[in-house]
Amino acid sequence: MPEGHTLHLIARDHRRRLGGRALRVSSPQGRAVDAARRVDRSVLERIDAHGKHLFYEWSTGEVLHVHLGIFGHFLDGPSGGPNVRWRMATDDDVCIDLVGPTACEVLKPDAADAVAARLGPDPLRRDADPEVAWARLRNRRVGIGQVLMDQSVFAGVGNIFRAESLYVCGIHPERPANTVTRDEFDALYATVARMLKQALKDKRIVTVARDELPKPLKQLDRLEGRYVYRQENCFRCGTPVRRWDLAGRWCYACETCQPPPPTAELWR
DNA sequence: TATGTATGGTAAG
DNA sequence: TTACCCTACATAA
Repeated sequence: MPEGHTLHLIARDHRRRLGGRALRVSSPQGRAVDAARRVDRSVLERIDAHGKHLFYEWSTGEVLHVHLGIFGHFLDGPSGGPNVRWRMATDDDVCIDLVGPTACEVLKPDAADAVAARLGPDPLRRDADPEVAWARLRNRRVGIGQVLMDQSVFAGVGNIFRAESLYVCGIHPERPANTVTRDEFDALYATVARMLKQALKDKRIVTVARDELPKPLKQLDRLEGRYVYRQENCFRCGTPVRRWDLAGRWCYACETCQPPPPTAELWR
C-alpha cells in the first residue's frame, strides 16, 4: 500500500541484503514458475525504483518488474504460506517473499525500458526532469488532482501526496490542469519533491511542517500530521474538509484554503 | 468472527 | 466505466 518513497526504501533494503549475489529464485505459489526459472541462480546486479515500480536487473540481462498495487507487499520469509508469488533467497540466511503484487514479470531489457519510459519524473531519482511533467500536463483539461495521480506525469505520487501537496500550494484538485500556471507548477513540483524526501527520511508520511506540529513526531497517530487527507477539518483554518470521489479515488480539499474554480461550482 | 476499507493499476468492454 | 487482483488492518458485532 505504498506511495513512491516506500519503493525506494524497499529498493535500498533489497540492495543491501540481496545485491551482487547469486540468488535462489522461486515462485512457491506456482504462478510465476517459468519467470523464476529464467533468473534462478543468476546474480542480482542492480535494483532500481522508479515511482511505484521496481526493476531488478539480473546477470542474464533480464529484468524483473514488480508493482505492488494495493495488496502487494514483501515480507521476510520463508513465510510458509501458499500465496508467495516470488521468493528471492541467498544460500545462507536471507529470504524475501513477495505476496499479492499487481505485476511480477521477467522482461527483456527493451520491454523493461518501455515500462520505465511511460513513467513521468520521480523526484526521488537523480534523473528526474520536471520539464517532462510540465510538458505532459500543460495541455490537459482534466483536473490537476487527476493529473497528479497519473504516473506518466508524476511518478510516485499517490492519494496522500496528491491531497497534501495541492493543499500546501492552495490549488483546488478540480482546477483544469491547463490553467495551472508555470509558477504554480514549479511550487507544486517542489512541494511533491520535498514531501517525498521527508517521507523517505521519516519512513512514514507526515506532511505538516515541523513547526506546525502540535506534538512530537513519535507521538503522532497514524492519521495525524496531515492537513486534509482523511481529516474532518482543515488543519489550519478548521473548515470541514470536503471529500468526494474523483475517478474512483477519494479526493480531499479545504475549499477555504483551496478556492474551487468557477466551473466546478456550476456542477455542484 | 464478520465486515468494510485502502497509500494502485491494468485489462476488458 | 467496470471488474479484478485477493492482503492487511481497523472497526463492528
